Amino acid sequence: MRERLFRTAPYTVDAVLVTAMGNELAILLVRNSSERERWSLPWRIPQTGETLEAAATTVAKDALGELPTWVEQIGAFGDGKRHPSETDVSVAYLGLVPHETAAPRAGYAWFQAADLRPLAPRQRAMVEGATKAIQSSLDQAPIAFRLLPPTFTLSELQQMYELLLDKRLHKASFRRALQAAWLVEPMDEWRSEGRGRPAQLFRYLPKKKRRAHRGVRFDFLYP
Amino acid sequence: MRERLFRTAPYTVDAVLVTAMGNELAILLVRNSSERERWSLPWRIPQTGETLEAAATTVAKDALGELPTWVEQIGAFGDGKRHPSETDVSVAYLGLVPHETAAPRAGYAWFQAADLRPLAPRQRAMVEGATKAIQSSLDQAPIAFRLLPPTFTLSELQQMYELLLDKRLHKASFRRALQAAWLVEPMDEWRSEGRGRPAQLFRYLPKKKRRAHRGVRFDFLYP
DNA sequence: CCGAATTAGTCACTTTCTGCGACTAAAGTC
DNA sequence: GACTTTAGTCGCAGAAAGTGACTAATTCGG
Repeated sequence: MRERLFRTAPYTVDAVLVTAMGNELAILLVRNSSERERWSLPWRIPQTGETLEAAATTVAKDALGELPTWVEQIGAFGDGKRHPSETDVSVAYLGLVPHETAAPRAGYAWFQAADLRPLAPRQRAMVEGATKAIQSSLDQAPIAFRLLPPTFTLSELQQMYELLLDKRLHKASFRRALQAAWLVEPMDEWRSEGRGRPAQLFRYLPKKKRRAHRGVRFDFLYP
Repeated sequence: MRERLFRTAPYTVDAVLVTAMGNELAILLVRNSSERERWSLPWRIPQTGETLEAAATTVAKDALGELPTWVEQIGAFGDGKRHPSETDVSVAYLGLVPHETAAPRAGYAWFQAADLRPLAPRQRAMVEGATKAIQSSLDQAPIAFRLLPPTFTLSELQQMYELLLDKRLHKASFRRALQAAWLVEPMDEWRSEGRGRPAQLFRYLPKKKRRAHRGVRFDFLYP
């Protein structure tokens, strides 16, 4: 391969940092330094030797001061769409952050998915990719737990699932499935949240591979 | 952002082309032009203006003379692992090809997944990513159909699923699930394959979004 | 102090889905 | 024509999921 010189930086790493705010998902944006009314996803050009994932966590740390509880690559985006940087391609990462620990630094702010600021086309595609990734790996990975504090009530957990699935769930069925999966462990603590009966606190209980050995489901989404 | 010059090409696009050969999946490799005993995944540095996916389909067309029936991005790979190119990052694409139409050009050959040639670390990671992608989107996307010719018998379809899932399926259950999903359409043709009763031919019947409205399943794989 | 309201947690019933064996059907083989 | 081989279906038993109604523990407003 002949060596050439390239004018643009090789690529950027962009982070779609997601938290649950109120009853919606929210995404972290950073205010553009030149045009003050423009916002964008936080991004960075990796240093030489820096891995992609390390670049993504650095972006997150610069924005929030904390590491996300879950980091996952969404993919590479390019295809001619505009980006704040001049690069052809950006690698997008999804980062999950529990809302309690997610105080944005100056210049950064959470925007609920419904009233997001206009983004450059490539970053818009990344946000869509991130929400799709959340939906599709929701029952493959402990997404919901990574958006909650380490201990939580089952009602909180159910609300989180309802938010992520955008669907109401039946309490008894939800708990039955939860029990069958051995996913949570009860603590010896209860929390009284104003009105009704106090709720027991639980924590996520990571488990050894218990592969669900089911038949085919054919839950196709695409044409 | 200050403009700089970069010594390496921005990135490569690599293709993991997969077909079903005999009772196993096979992956297409290309013989290295300098070291004749080395093989690698086919790859390419995109031209300016060429989209990532276009680069991937071009790689496939150069290798097989035909377009894959399914193309899907797996992700960006880098993280310091070695690659035939000198780039820091490669974007990997999965391409599915029915075995009937998949005659490799000179220099290319199919290798069953079991006896794959040794690959550069980054490409090895891509192959793993591809097999994971196949497994995980098997009931989200018509993967199996894209590895079969346009018309097929239900036994062939079942065998394809058994190959992909690496698990035996029960005939009646398989067909019941298939029927419930309205995924295939019977043709007015039968095919006699030597011995037993002739089998009816079917074709894939893409459907309008019939979202599976199920509850949560918690089929977690990870710890 | 008591009853209504509120939230947590469980139970039991019904419906649906799945695993599976056994059956019928249509070909080839000897 | 009996036997083998592959295709395709039926129907039951047990498991899983959907659902409403129930009990439990607390606050609030009198």
